[in-house]
Amino acid sequence: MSLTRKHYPFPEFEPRWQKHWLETNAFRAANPGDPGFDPKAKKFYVLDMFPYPSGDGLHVGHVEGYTATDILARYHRLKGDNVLHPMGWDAFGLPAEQYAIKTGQHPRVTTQRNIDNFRTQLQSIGFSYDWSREISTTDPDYFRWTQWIFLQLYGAWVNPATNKAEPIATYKGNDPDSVRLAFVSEVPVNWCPGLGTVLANEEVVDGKSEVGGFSVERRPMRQWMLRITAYTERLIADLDGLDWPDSIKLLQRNWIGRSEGAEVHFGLEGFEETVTVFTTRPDTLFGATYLVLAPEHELVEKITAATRREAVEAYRKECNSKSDLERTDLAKTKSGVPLGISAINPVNGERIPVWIADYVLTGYGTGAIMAVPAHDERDHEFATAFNLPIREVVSPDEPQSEKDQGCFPGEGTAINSPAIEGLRTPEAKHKMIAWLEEKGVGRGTITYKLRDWLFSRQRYWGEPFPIVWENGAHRPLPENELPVEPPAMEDFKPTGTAEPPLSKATEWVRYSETARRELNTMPQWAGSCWYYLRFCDPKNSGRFIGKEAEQYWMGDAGKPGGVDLYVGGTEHAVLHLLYARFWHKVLFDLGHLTTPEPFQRLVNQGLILGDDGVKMSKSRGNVVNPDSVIAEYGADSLRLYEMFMGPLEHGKPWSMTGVEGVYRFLARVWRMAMNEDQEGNWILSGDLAEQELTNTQRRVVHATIKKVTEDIEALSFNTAISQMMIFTNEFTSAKPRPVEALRLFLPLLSPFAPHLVEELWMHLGRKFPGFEGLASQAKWPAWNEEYLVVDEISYAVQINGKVRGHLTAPASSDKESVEKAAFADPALAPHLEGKEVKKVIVVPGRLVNIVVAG
RNA sequence: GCCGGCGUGGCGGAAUUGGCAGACGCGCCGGACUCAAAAUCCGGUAUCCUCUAAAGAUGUGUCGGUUCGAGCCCGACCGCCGGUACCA
Repeated sequence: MSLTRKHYPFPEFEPRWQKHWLETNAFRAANPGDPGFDPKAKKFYVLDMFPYPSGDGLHVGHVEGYTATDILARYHRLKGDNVLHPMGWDAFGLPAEQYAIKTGQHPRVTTQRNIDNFRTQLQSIGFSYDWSREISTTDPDYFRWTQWIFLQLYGAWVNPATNKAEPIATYKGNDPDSVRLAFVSEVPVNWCPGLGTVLANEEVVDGKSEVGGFSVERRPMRQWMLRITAYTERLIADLDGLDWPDSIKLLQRNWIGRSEGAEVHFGLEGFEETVTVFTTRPDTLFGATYLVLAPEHELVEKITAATRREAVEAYRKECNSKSDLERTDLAKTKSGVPLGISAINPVNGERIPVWIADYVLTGYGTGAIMAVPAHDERDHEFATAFNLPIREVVSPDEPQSEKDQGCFPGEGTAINSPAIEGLRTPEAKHKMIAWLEEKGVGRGTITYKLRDWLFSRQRYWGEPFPIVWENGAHRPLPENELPVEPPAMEDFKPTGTAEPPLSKATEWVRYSETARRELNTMPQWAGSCWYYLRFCDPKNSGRFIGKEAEQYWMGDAGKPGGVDLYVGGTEHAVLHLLYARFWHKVLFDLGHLTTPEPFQRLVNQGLILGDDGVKMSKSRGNVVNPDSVIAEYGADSLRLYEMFMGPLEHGKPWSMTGVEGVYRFLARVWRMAMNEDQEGNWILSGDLAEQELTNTQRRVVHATIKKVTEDIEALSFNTAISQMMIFTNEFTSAKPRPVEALRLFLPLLSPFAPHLVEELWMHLGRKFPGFEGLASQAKWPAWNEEYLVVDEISYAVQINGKVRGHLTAPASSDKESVEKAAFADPALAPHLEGKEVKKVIVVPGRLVNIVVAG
């Protein structure tokens, strides 16, 4: 294949057009106030998840999403919209630093090299980005504003009265540091010795680091945190107004993990203190037969009976030394020890034992539970293992199956519960909460799985915090000292201790005689939390985004989200997409943004698998390199194939013969306009003529315009391409071939195969009118419904739902005449003989169904 | 375990959202062109029965239901993929 000559000269014209588009700024988007800005044009902001420029280069998975957005961008431009379609680099982060440490090269050098490589690759696919807006998160002109946004978080709190972020000055309490949205906390963190840094919960998978797969342990450390938990309610509620896949919304809701329930205070025999537990089932309080605290619970030390001290200490130590991984592995077998004291159940005064067990987590709820083994599977398992009493207080509506005997976690009717006897579970919950609040022994409350966001890393290759420390207190740097650039360092390896690598830059650390710089850096997510804003106004040196640019590109009447279409992988469902929403809301509250959400419409592209049907990986050797596909079949074929494979959202396997299929299609399109002369040069085909379309041809052309237009809007690219193939099949044999067909067809194809269309447009323009300028800047054609109507319609004739014959009737026929025609068909006679016709159904334009009996 | 998604020819996938299942592409078979091949063009291609054709029967993971009519709606189940995991 690679040895034979190409079916059309893409190796010559694809790079030529890429260069031309670049040199003429063909895809520059105009901001309000810019020359050439058209205030009447609709804005369309279509965004890709910008890549991390890894050393491996571009993957066919990148190409899939980027082609989809490029088609939308090019389509909207042809429709006359003002399109913002930018690209940039998410270039801070662990892999660059790990690679730098391994090779001894500075991350700034390797990062720049990778960026250059990515840019070249993207340009070789013909994506219509506005390259004048290119940004990198590692550029000081960019991260200056990342640091500025951090200062906004630092200088703000969420006022419970308004449920909005406000400047910290409006806080009237005496400890502003306890309410700031960016705050310092001594917290048990995920420390990864292999990477020499802490990780967010989201970055730990199965007790190992998501990057590198090193083991992770828990240890308390002083860290910067962002108070994302102040936004839980709004992060859930505002999902409703977004055009996102339901599955992603659900993923975010589950991640935030809102549960309604109650806090209940249990007295402790012999102590002043009470233990507060959280439960979603206050209606089962009468069934609580013991209490369990997390091993790390702060009361344990104080309340443990002297006789139990040794055993309790041993158990706590054991839990502490277990890594997260072990705890996960051992999740199935319950362990725990009793503290040797009793708690008092506030609803009935009953004395119940208090245990510690590691199935109760310290970070969720209150770190203590009341155990109701009859109605909670975990409690049931624990009670069975340790022979604790089980008391049924909810009666199921239907008898339970054998295997569920003894534990019923569902809703039913309260029994053995004096205060709520006979009530249905929901009412029982309400009444119980009211009772608790009245007696002052508890209250209704809501808890969330979502924790505050651990925001500091002990690494070199990230944004330094704009913070200094003096006398043990932190304070922000003034805005005019931004950006805080990382020091130039030769040795930026982790120190091996919890001390960040920046500590080695002693000069830099020393801010003044008495003040020292913060040594942590921000996580990779920081830069990607707001890049979509910077694209609107990337060169602004006075503000993170100009007001007018923000209102134009990010504002839209009636919709909460600013970006019109955002395409990327599903792996960011709960990380980037939640973090970015949070920052956006803070900036919105503080009056810097006009809409409360960043991304209005979100689409997740599916995974492209290897031709063996499994995920592409180097070790499997099934990785497809986009560069080699371009070399063999051209960029247009690569684009078209990835769109033709199947629905954008689905995972699908790669097939090289499939690439050849679309390549052949493009060659057919080429030969509709071009012929090879005796010397082997491509010249305009002599079959082309200015000539009226036949009725059939006109119908195919307009059906294609309609289908392609509607399918692009629906992101159903594979079916749009089939329709274009149908068009080509109709016209390849047409001689003479009406030029009008190409005039209408080529703009439809140009978002998919822009190089080929640009080239044909140029050649046709040398002989025929209507091909002026660039195809990329032509006009999207409109279809005419009148041309789509057919004179005669074919009807299927069914008897009892089985097709027994066909008939054609004029399109204008009414039901009666179609029915009459059906009965006139002699082919039906044998099926109707001796039967009684019960009913006749005529579906206009489709079929006739005769229902018979006998 | 829980949550979500998906099961259609040899393969990737279509199907106006309840109306002729298999569009389009790949692959395969046959033909034209050619000394021959490649490329290109034309035709065929769900399965079974049949020399062939006509005709017929079967067919969208399985079983059942609703309906004149089900790939699509309802119930139960099976399989695959993704997420998540002691969250009280």
